[in-house]
Amino acid sequence: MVTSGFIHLPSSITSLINMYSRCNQMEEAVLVFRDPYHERNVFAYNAIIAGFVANGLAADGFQFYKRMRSVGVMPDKFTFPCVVRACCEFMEVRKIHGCLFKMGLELNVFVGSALVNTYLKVDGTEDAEKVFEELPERDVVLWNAMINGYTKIGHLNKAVVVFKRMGEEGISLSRFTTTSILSILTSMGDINNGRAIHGIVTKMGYSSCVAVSNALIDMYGKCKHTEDALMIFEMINEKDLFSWNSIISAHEQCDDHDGTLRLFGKMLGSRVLPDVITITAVLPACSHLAALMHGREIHGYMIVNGLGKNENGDDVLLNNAIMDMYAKCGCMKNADIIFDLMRNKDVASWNIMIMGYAMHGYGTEALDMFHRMCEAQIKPDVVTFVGVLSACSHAGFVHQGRSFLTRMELEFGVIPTIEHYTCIIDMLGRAGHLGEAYDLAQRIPLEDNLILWMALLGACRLHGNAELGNVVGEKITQLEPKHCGSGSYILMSSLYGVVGRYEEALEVRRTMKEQNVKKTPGCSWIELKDGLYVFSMGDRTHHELNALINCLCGFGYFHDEVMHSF
DNA sequence: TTAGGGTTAG
Repeated sequence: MVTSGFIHLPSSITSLINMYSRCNQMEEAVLVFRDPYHERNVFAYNAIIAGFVANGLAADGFQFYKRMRSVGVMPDKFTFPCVVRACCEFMEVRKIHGCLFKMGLELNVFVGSALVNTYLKVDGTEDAEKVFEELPERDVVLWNAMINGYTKIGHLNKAVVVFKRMGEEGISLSRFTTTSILSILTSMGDINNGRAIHGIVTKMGYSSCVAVSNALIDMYGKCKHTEDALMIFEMINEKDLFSWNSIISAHEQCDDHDGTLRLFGKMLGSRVLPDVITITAVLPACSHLAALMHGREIHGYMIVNGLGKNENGDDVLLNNAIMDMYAKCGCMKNADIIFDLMRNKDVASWNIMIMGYAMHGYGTEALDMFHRMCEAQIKPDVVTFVGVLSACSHAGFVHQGRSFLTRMELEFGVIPTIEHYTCIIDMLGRAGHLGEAYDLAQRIPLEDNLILWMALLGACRLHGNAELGNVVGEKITQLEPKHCGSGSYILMSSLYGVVGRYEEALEVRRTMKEQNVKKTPGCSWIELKDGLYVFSMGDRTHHELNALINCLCGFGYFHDEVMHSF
């Protein structure tokens, strides 16, 4: 570097190329490289190749390597690690590997790590293993390359074997090793070894590294230990996008939807901006809580920041998540607009629409969507038929429902699961075909399922059939004798009440008391400007409760049981 | 003067 008054300017062509590369200005870097007053020696070639590879333009980097060879500039041990990384086909790496042998560079550990990395990427596992075993000196980067390479191609067990061997050979772990192994243990759901790595990380002083903390948050989150995840998150000084996304996902994966939205709000107040991953993690929370206002805000954020598009056109996953949010919140109009605007749709996009219409009782629209899906040559899957059958159930399309149950296997090759049978039982039961529903429930060629029998018990209550209700209730007790939830007791007691058998209704309540079965209180919620309020039966905690009750009564907002409690 | 490795969704 030379000092020119008050700024420092790079003094050589390589320094200039490096500077432009680091600023992602490859066009400028090429201009410097082509400057006729400078010699294009091995240093200059190494710098330009490294620049392209580092900026994700491997093919361009490879072209410069070819030019280098054609003009007779000899590559050296600094050229090859980049060139090897730039290869994207097996035969290309093989060819370069051949050159390395000719030049006596095949045992260089830097080149070796790049070879291991690339061979594993291009389906050359055996070659990667051979390179690894034959290297006389194996440093921590090389071990990490092997572990990561195996992980990326899904060979998690092999990655763990390498990690164990690393310990046996006395290689000290780097922070890179710990993040990788944590990610592997997370995929395997191995919380015990994960905790052990957490201990090692703390001992080695890696806790201050944000990437290591993020990997720990992800592990604890995915293993449903949200409190541990939160503790690590709070300890990070400079939280980055990974930190926020990991902690938000951790809460959503544990169905803590309130927590998800609370953290998202905090994130908006930080200097880190949400991205597509944040949005896809937060939207299901809005769907579950029917928090339409938050969902709309997120949709707005997505539009303003152009997040709905990626290099392939529409970001299908994100658009599906937005559509699902609107559908679950009952806004089928908005879901439909997004659906129509999406140029790329997948089977999930169709399923979301069918499910949404079915959930809100629009049976005709759901089936119409199904027919459009078939016309568009999209193959329906297991989820599609849950939507279709649930549409038939909610709309009372008994004849069509029966027909779909047969057709789904014969015509579309989708074998009915317990969810499909539950829809059919529910449909027959609601429509009053209790005998047929019971016969079918007994004949189902799958393991007995509590929800299915509960659906039938619900139908018995609806139609006041205490005789069949008794039989079904007995079946439910057999299925879950000890852990019988409160739901079936409540249904049974309510059923006796409906048919005027009050003594038996009281008897069921007495049994519940004896067995200490508690009823989960009925609850409802309402979204106001300052947040989401959940009301349980008998709950009088909200500070503007009376005003709220007056306001909401007119809209029929509350669940019956909550209304009775006021 | 220059080189190789890590964490988040679905």
